[in-house]
Amino acid sequence: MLLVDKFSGKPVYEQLIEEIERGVLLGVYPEGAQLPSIRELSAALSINPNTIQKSYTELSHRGIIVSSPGNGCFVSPKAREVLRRNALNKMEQLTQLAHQLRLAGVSEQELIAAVSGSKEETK
Amino acid sequence: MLLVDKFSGKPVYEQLIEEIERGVLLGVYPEGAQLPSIRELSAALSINPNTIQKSYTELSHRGIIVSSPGNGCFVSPKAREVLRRNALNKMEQLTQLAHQLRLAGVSEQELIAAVSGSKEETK
DNA sequence: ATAGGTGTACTACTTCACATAGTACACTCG
DNA sequence: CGAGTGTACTATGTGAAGTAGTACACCTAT
Repeated sequence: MLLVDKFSGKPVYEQLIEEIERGVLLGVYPEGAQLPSIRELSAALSINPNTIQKSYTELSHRGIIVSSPGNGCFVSPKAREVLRRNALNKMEQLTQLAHQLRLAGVSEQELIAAVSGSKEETK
Repeated sequence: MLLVDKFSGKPVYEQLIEEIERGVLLGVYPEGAQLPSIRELSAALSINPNTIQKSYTELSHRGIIVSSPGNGCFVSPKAREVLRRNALNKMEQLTQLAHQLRLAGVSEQELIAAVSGSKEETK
């Protein structure tokens, strides 16, 4: 399920964070569900355990997951709520990007079309 | 006019590229206009000449500017056209970001609103 | 109690991008 | 010629990212 591209230029630990957050939103990882262990993921993805740990630590700080030493890592009960709140910050990015595009001559209709045509989901 | 923030985390040479591209789109640097020399910018912004050169080289590769050894750097006649073409690539980013936000529970109306409210220009 | 699996912490090392520093060369124009 | 321009090159310092290895503490079965 979880996939990372070592050569995408994007840090692996960030990719992992986004993948898991997306999985939570999509329901692949329901709230309360147990995530794959650090060593398990490390072996499956051929990635150093420390890199996985870095992702999990960050997710824990964000309140997306809860780690229980000796047990495992689980999706936080508030995960979806936290993610929804974070979405508001990304709205600024969206607006800023729209600014740039309008400056480059993209019409408002084209922008709206690009934002509206959200049909593909799990690609 | 041109400003960079050394502590923004974003590479200085990238900031410079974006600033100049924005200046071209805004008409601050019309096509054919001469850009500040590398040494001049270096002194004005307190940035190493090599960093400026890196930005100019990249802009040259993109077809935004044309450099004439001994004369200076000038905005390419095709600059705006190139920038408009590049904008199409950013449309994908916009769509992808919209996907994420919709996944997080943002309504289509909110997305459209964020994209439409493009009033501030030169902030 | 033991064993195996779990998360956590720490140090050390390599690699690479970014930025700086300094120098040198070739070109153009007045 | 001389001043200003773009270009090229090497060297250095800094920090992030990732790898590697080890050690510890915890939980839960058996």
